[in-house]
Amino acid sequence: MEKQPICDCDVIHEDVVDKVRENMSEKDEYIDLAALFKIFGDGTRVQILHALEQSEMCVCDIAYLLGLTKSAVSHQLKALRLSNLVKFRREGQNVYYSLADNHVKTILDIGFEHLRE
Amino acid sequence: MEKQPICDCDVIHEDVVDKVRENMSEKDEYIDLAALFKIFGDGTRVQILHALEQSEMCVCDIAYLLGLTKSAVSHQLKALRLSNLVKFRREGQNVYYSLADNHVKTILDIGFEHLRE
DNA sequence: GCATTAGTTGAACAACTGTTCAACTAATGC
DNA sequence: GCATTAGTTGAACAGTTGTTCAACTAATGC
Repeated sequence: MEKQPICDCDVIHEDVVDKVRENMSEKDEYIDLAALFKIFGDGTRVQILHALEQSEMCVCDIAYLLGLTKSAVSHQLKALRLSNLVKFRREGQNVYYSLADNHVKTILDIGFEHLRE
Repeated sequence: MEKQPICDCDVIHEDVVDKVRENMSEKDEYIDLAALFKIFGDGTRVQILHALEQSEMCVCDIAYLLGLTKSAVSHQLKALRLSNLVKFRREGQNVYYSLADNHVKTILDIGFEHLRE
């Protein structure tokens, strides 16, 4: 692993930093991780996810529940789909969305727990 | 709880929606939750958090480790502080940061796990 | 006191994000 | 076939966000 660019300070705990550096992952992994959490970083999307925790719903249901347009909901569902957080099935004219796995619930729960402290 | 504004569709599964609505929290709670995850939604911040998982470090250490300026790091640490994700102690000229609690590690771990699937 | 270094902070600017709007596709029923 | 409704999508625009820069505070050592 090559040296990082110079920061604007002189004294550092080089031994500590080197040790930490060994256990750091590639920068891209952190960017991917951040991209995942970015999805949870929007009020509309966490509402959708929390709603889907209780029942699968079609786009109209979600739009009605949250007081949004189908378009706005669909855009957000697309983001959730691309991050593999929701799955869907078409039934006639309706497309039913549900949570992809239980990571979603776990993450939301821990988040709520942190806020309650 | 008052009715939501009208969405742009006719047919909805009102029984399902009403049942889901009963178990939804206040909108503000979702906004707070989203604000928390927004903090995890940046590559620099998750790098800082993951680094602090291994050892407390001063601002310069982190800046050197990640190849950033003290200013950039300090701004991000402020965001992390305001969300109660990190704590700090001053020792002379240095300010040492560390994780506030183990929610941080748990959240990062589940995030990594989701990505690996 | 002064000089130096660690760290913070506000403003500014570029990059990104979420909703709206309009146009579109997909399925149903006539 | 056509009309209707569910859902998707791209462009546009306002609002937000992260880094940089410059100015600042805090602690140390002389």
